[in-house]
Amino acid sequence: MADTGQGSKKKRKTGAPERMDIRTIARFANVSIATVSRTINRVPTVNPKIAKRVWEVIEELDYFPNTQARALVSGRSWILGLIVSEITNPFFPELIQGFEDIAVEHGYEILVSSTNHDPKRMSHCIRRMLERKVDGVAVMTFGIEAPLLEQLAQRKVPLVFIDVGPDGPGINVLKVDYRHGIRQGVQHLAALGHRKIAFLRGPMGLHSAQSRLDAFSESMRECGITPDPAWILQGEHTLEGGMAAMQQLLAAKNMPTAVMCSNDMTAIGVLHTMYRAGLRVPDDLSVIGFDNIHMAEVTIPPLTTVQMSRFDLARAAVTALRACAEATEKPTQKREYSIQTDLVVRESTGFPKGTMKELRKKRPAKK
Amino acid sequence: MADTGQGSKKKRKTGAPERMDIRTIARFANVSIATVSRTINRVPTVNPKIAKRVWEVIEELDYFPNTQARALVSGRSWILGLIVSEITNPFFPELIQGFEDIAVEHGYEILVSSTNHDPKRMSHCIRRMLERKVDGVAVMTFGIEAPLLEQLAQRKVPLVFIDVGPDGPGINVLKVDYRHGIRQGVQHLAALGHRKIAFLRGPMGLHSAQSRLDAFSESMRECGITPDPAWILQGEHTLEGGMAAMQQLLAAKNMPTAVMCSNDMTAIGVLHTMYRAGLRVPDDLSVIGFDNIHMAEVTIPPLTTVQMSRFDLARAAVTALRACAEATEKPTQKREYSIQTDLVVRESTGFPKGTMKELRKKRPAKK
DNA sequence: CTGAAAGCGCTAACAA
DNA sequence: TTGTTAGCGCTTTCAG
Repeated sequence: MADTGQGSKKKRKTGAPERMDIRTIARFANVSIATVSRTINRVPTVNPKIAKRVWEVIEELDYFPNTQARALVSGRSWILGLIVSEITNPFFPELIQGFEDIAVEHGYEILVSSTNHDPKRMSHCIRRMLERKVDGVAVMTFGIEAPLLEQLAQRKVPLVFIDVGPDGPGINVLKVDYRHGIRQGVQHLAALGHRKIAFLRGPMGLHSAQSRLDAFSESMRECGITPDPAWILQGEHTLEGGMAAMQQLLAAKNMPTAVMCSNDMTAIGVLHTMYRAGLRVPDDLSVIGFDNIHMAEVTIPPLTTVQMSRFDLARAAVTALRACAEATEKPTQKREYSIQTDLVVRESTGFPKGTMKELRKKRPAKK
Repeated sequence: MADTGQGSKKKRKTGAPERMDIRTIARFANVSIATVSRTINRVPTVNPKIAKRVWEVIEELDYFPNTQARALVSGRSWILGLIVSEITNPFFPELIQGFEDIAVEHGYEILVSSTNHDPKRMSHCIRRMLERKVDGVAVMTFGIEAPLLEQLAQRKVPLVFIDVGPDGPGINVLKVDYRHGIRQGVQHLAALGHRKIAFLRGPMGLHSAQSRLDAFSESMRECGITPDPAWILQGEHTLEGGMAAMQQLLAAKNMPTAVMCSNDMTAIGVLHTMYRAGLRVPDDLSVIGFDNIHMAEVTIPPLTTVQMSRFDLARAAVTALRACAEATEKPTQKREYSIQTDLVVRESTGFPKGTMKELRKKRPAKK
């Protein structure tokens, strides 16, 4: 009777814990729902004494606001989307972890999707994110098709890409300096005496794969070596791709003395194929990877690879997205985010076979 | 004027694409919003002709319903939570992938969180899921602390656990038959002539880790071998844990001839430590893993391991959650979900050193 | 079979 | 500084 008239739709047992909403808090704290809302949102004009009382009730009743309602009215979901190529490539979980940590730290939830390089899936992904009204999307696929991209851009969701992306308001691009790490890799190889260096590239059409290859070719020329097109093969960024490419190399008459891979998975595939062939790394072939996934420390032998910080990548992505999402009108001047790469030398690289054999480094038996 | 009276809050330029909501669709299709809603939700009583018209308008305008609003009123978010221990252990991404695929297939979005075995994180995770009003949570951590669990259970969210969990309505447990695969592993080892078999267990307190160890001990006894407590070490389910444990084993006077690991990461750590020590697998030590992650195919040597299907796990989890979430009142009789495990023999296992040397299998040089 | 209208829980004007 | 109130976009009785 004294009820405000809201439908007592369900049972209403005595003492039964009633619907936990902002109204309940308001009633218990003897204030209006507006005040509760303001308290929760830390609007500074709330009387501290009252705020304290409200917080106490909130604690007491273990209340938390309904995200859906909040999102509905405010237009912000506090969800950030993250699209990756393949969650099963260890590079990405490490990235996702960082992204989650940083996003959560700032009050966001994340929606992760793996496209497996399938445009259909990618499209579906984007659609799902749009439906969930994400406040921004990080497209960490190292490449994306133009049409899909438009699908996103047109809805004017803040976006962040790696390497390349269209220009526009709310669109950010994280520039990765592949050159630095890859050049170090090539120079490292050259310094050891390698001239016959193959490159196992990533998928065609992937922008980052192309960038890595370009960085390789250029670095080679810097070192006075002309890259041989016959030694540029498809590694597909997968274990299987690496194995297949290495088999091709093995089958050819002219073998390189070193191979650089577009990512660590490919390199691990190479290592395995060498093992299968009864050949030794680095004695018979030097191998360099790219990414420096955790596993690279324990491959046999441990992998020399180019490190790209997933944490930096994650942080830059979240930062960029937040900057857009939380921008107060002003189209903040676009910040440049740049990610460094660096060579990590382990034990999969050595002198080319037959040369300077006398100098060949003895590997210590124990760590 | 003829307007329904809704605030024309913002600009209203002629021809400017107006707010895309259910009302717009209703207007274009000349029906009420209720009819549009029914059409979208495929309520069978809608006149097919009208439905068709509505769908056309929807297509035309590329409309999709606002998930937040829908969730707010219906009380269902169509989001499933997935809590895993460590996303950086390759077992989990493979699981997540399956979970995502199956969930999306049924119209759900997923919220993944990685706890890193940290109870604080786990608690925070659960809180976040509750706040987002998930329709169910799959706790795939292979172990969980009781208090946290209550936090979830009390909110009566449908839950699914692995191995063990509290009893209650809406709480499901996926039973994994560790015994089968592990017994096969022990028998395989025993058949090769091993009697000195170590076990590298997972984290203390992790229920599944205990189950795996129990299965091991029991299988050993079945084979007439008494497991030696000195050979049961902590592998922690990590690369580093595996390496450390193996080093301990190496330092001890009495070496086992084989070691079973509680997961593949541990086994890979073992492989690496053996390599570091200049010892060979399986010649000097046989190694068996658990999980059969993709990478296990390309370790050096390829890992003999116990396979547990992440896909089955994922499917069972989603199925169980859906059954609860979509249950129409009736507390559906609890279904039993059971997951099989099986040994996959590769090349990390062989005859124990010194015995039956003459029989030692020649490994083919090529695949 | 269809439409009108009452909210879902919350935020944000606008008043007081 | 606080309260009142009008929606956010949708589902769902309840009439027609």
